[in-house]
Amino acid sequence: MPELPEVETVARQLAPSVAGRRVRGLEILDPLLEDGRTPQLAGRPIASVERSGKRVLFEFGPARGRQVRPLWLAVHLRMTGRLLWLERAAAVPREHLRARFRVDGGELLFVDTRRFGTFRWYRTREAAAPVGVEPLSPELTRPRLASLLRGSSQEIKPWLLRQDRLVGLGNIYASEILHAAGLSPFRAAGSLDGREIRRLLVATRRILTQAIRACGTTFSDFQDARGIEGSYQRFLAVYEREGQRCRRCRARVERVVQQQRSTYHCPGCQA
DNA sequence: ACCCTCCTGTCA
DNA sequence: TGACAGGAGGGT
Repeated sequence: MPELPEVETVARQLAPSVAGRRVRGLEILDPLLEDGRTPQLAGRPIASVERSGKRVLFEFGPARGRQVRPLWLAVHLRMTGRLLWLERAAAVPREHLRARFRVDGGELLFVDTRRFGTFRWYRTREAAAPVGVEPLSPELTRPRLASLLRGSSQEIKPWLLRQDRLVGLGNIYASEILHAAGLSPFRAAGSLDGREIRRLLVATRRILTQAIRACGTTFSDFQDARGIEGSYQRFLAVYEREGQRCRRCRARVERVVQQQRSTYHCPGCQA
């Protein structure tokens, strides 16, 4: 569940369940998750859970008595990572379990089939902040987007996947946003005019907002312990719709490969 | 700015 | 067997 709407969904579902609970311990079962500075967590409360870019950001408060500084953990789910909150007594799925937080009243599990997920620890929120701009923040104005795009000869679809410009977009929503904006994925990012940039901005906000409302996109039929399952797949206009007719202009949706990743677009209405 | 790679699983 | 999968860091 890896793009902005899916990560937002995870953070929103997790926060009320775990915020305020005290951590008893952390077991890292997959050495790939060690970033060399895995700290002692025992006794620290989970102060907050939020989304930052495509990562779930956990804030751990100070433990009673000892450490006074808070601690931040950014969990990147990458392709197949999941964070599962299980109340005590729930059956624990062992398959692909990569890390386990023992928490008062339950367990927070990190499950990740492909093992691409990452943990990164930070001492401050600022250090944990991503470089790119949050697409739904008021910071992303049209002039700001224009300045991000300016001078880039990169094709707009791969440009949207860069996390050092905008954060949170991935392969599904990049294609969906360009379709909603009526923009060809092959356009050079820096070649968009003012009206096109406006369309891109409006489409970005609209698609992401709708996808968050739908709790994201879920392809697998996997049901996790909290029943998090998105429904945005119902609204996909081009992604994984190769050969089907465009809902807007009836042309057939095409799949092409850009930088070794699939791009779906409608050659009829994406100029 | 682009290609490869990391890892595991599923599907044709 | 090979292509592909919601991602991105490292190397050229």
